Amino acid sequence: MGELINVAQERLRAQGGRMTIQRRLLFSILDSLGEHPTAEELLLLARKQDPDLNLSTVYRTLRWLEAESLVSSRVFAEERRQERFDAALPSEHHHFMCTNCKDVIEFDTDLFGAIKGQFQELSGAKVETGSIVLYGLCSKCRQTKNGNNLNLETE
Amino acid sequence: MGELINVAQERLRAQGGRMTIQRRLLFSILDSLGEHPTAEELLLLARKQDPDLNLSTVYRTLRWLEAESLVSSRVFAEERRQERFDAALPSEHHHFMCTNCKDVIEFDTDLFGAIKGQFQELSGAKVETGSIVLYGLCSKCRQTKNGNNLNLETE
DNA sequence: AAACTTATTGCGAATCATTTGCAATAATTA
DNA sequence: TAATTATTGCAAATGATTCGCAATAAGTTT
Ligand SMILES: [Mn+2]
Ligand SMILES: [Mn+2]
Ligand SMILES: [Zn+2]
Ligand SMILES: [Zn+2]
Repeated sequence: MGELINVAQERLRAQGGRMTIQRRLLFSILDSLGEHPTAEELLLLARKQDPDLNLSTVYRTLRWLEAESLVSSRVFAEERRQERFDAALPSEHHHFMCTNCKDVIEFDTDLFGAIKGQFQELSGAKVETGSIVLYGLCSKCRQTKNGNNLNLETE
Repeated sequence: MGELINVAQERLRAQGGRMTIQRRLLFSILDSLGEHPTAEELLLLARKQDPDLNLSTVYRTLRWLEAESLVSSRVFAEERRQERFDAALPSEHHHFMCTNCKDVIEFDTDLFGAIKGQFQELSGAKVETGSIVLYGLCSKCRQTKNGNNLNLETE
């Protein structure tokens, strides 16, 4: 934490950009938030401190961060097919999404390198990036034996 | 090949559905096509044989197949954030997309089970599905030493 | 084979997520 | 403090997918 804000500020300066109130706010939220918000969720969070913040600004800021490789985004298999943004500085990690409560859990694995290697061998391709996404029932939702919550997963 | 059409037809019948010209056409294209088309790409292919086919019908058919677990869909990291559909009967496999030519290559790995296992242990979650997506330069594009094609990947 | 029932289609309009143009505003620099 | 121009908020545009509905056609019954 505290990382993103500083790195971003440097880069901003380096390219003649300006550190606006909106950006500072968004940077700091992203930096401390351990989640994977959509643009709209981020907007809602940010509006608690800056009620006039606009969705366009959120998108513009996210896209800039993305171009700087300071956030990444992906589309999970949800009802609404919207991007979710990940503020983690490029530490490679993967994701699990609970199909019931939609919670996202991050995880790491040493086997990912092996998989990339395997595929490169076999195909002759050069793998640059990649990620794993798992779906299922998180431990919390497993205990709540598919009863009370909507969206029950039988089996 | 030939699989999807029959399975789909059975299911259709079983639920009082009708085997229309449009569906038969789409089923057969999906079945023989070894690719991962978007709804629109599929429409274009199908229109060669049925010029009046409508995009809505394509989507409706794809969604039905999806509900029947006869196709799956995912959003790759492309310019246009659109779903790509995979007709493969639920044989688990993973994907590589070339960032240069956008080609999708399928692959399988024995290590995926281990990863799921690892995560389940650690988190207490029950993993149901999941997939790996890799990005990089396919062997073809590697050879074309990032020169002629647009979208060059330096490094 | 014609009549009947109703699932499915094509079409246009709607919706959802994201982007863009532009005039007003604010961050930096001089 | 004034001057410069990057950035913002807003409204309209775009791209992908969905929806409502009247017309059509698949499967069924006569
Ligand atoms: Mn993450
Ligand atoms: Mn596939
Ligand atoms: Zn859960
Ligand atoms: Zn390629």
